[in-house]
Amino acid sequence: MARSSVRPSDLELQILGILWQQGPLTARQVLEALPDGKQRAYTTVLTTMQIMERKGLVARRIDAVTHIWRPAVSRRQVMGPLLKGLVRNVFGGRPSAALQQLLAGSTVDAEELAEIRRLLAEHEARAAAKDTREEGQ
Amino acid sequence: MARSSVRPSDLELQILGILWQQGPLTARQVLEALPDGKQRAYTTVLTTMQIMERKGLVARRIDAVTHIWRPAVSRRQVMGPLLKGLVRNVFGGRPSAALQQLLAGSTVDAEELAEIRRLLAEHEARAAAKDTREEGQ
DNA sequence: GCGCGTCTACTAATAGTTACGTAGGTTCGT
DNA sequence: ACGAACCTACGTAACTATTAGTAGACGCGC
Repeated sequence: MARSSVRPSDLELQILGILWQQGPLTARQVLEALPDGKQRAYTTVLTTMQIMERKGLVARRIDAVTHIWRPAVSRRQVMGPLLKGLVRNVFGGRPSAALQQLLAGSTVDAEELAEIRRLLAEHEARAAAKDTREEGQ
Repeated sequence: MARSSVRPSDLELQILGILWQQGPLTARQVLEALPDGKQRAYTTVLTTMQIMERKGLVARRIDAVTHIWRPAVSRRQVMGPLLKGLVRNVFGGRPSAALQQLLAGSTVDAEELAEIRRLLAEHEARAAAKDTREEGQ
């Protein structure tokens, strides 16, 4: 069972990010995939993942000697509330302000832009459908 | 001078968020404006802000007895790298994936949607202008 | 001038995060 | 069977974040 309120720390978030993107991995593979380029001992990562297991953030399958780790919470489950909190606390409840920051800081190629437009249209369609339903009642 | 790399904690981010949105405030006003609804002692907030001052996150002007606090770093300065890091570590470098989460979690009214479209168009225009400049060389 | 309410400064306790060393087990080549 | 090279479990340590209590200063009303 997944926890209701989940607040991973920075390193924990990096580890979850790797597992979300690359699927089940060993602790060593996670260590090597850590994106911030910081030098760390193998045991640092292992210990952190053991703590994350206690918190219900990850789970493992034992494969002979080596253990294979996978996320135990979904990205939506974690990042949804996290981003929602940021929008509320830091951006005054205005997602557009967050998006502005997002666009300014990350590189957005044409493909990404197209995807963003698609998501926006989809979101608009859903909102319109909801309005219609409510009006109908 | 503002710090180069800034990593505020959760409560610190809430405090900065209030100061960014509402301008210079007293510690008590900040306490009352904290958005998460959690019960806290006045001194908790004051102590935290004193620590933030040491870190260069906020500054204060002394007005007789009461001190008036203001942010010492800009929202862009803090949230830019923070969101960039999230996009890179958690969303596989795809801002669209972050936006999807953003749209799903927060309420986006018509006005917000319009603003988002405007930002997107603006971003597109800037990218196009940049392309043109580079082609011209 | 005295007390009440408010303010700041300082101290401390607690819990969480990050870090890594050491011990002990397993596998594999020789 | 022995050692090298891997693995995990566990203990510990430093550091940070969060919390709040206590003490002392200030100003206002009476």
